Amino acid sequence: MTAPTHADETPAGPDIDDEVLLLLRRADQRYTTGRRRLVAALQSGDGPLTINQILDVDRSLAQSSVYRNLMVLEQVGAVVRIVTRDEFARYELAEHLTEHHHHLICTSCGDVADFALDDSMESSLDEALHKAADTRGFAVDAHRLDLLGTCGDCG
Amino acid sequence: MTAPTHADETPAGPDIDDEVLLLLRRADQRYTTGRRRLVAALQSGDGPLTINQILDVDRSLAQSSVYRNLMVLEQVGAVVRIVTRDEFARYELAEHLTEHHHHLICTSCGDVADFALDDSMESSLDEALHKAADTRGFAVDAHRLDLLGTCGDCG
DNA sequence: TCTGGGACTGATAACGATTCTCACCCTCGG
DNA sequence: CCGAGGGTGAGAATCGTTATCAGTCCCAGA
Repeated sequence: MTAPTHADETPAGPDIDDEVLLLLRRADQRYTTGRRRLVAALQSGDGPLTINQILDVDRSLAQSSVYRNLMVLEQVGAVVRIVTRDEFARYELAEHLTEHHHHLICTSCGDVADFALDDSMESSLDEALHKAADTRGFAVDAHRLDLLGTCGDCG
Repeated sequence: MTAPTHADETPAGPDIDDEVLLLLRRADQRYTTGRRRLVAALQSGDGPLTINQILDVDRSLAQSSVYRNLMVLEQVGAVVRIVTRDEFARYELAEHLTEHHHHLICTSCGDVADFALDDSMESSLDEALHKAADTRGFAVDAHRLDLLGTCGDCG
């Protein structure tokens, strides 16, 4: 269990829990124990998790429910689905619940970790992206930046 | 981008064809007509293509051969596999056969188009990425930058 | 508190993109 | 011209993901 920044005791962090609850309510959905467990599991890594990793973190979760609830949480905007190069989809809490960040994808073991650019770089990048997209008549919602390489464990 | 200069009779543009041939030879693989057709098909769009799009471009290709040959071409380094948000994998010619670029991914229709950042932005980004990765003990091979939003057709 | 209905769950079946299998073809060296 | 691999194509098999469905739980109203 590695809550990124704050060291706290509650399963999913009270702030995030509240946020998720709100998002679910807004869509007439309930925040059940299974969903709370799922959100807590997603927080336990320092990067996006695969279904199997989630099931591994919390054995009390049923596979079909995990798939279904991840779908719900994604529609609600609490969770983001990520596809890397390998065959498994990965999920993580949405950015507005955490912080803007990017991914370090290890092409050897397939693991994904988070990292962030410093603010000035991030904003000038953002500006450049919007400019580039505009000339193509493309309306940007978000950007996604991944680094491919080998992680410390594999290197 | 498509064959930049001369319009020729050969399916895939002589320069790229030669490059691919070399890559295949290096791995003791042949550059058969089916593979040439495949490479030509990949050049026909201005972005990565799905298997179905490829089959659509050239009806003479067999699905299983397309899958197999894309795998071969990927191992050889002539083709890159890309996974977006939707359920289909997409393939495009490797960067050293074309130019460094990024992707505009339409979250509405799922289509993918290419775009490039200007050089100064690209290199300062690259530098920032390496710096960020170094502090995590991560060795960067490449980066991948996608813009998510709606394309002109869907907007 | 009781009750009804709708949301949620979990086991299982179905789905579908991708991969594997295998018999046949084609190409290249001798 | 022949033989040995690599390539091909049609279909079967794989496996992550989705859909189904009966049973359970939770909330609102009586």
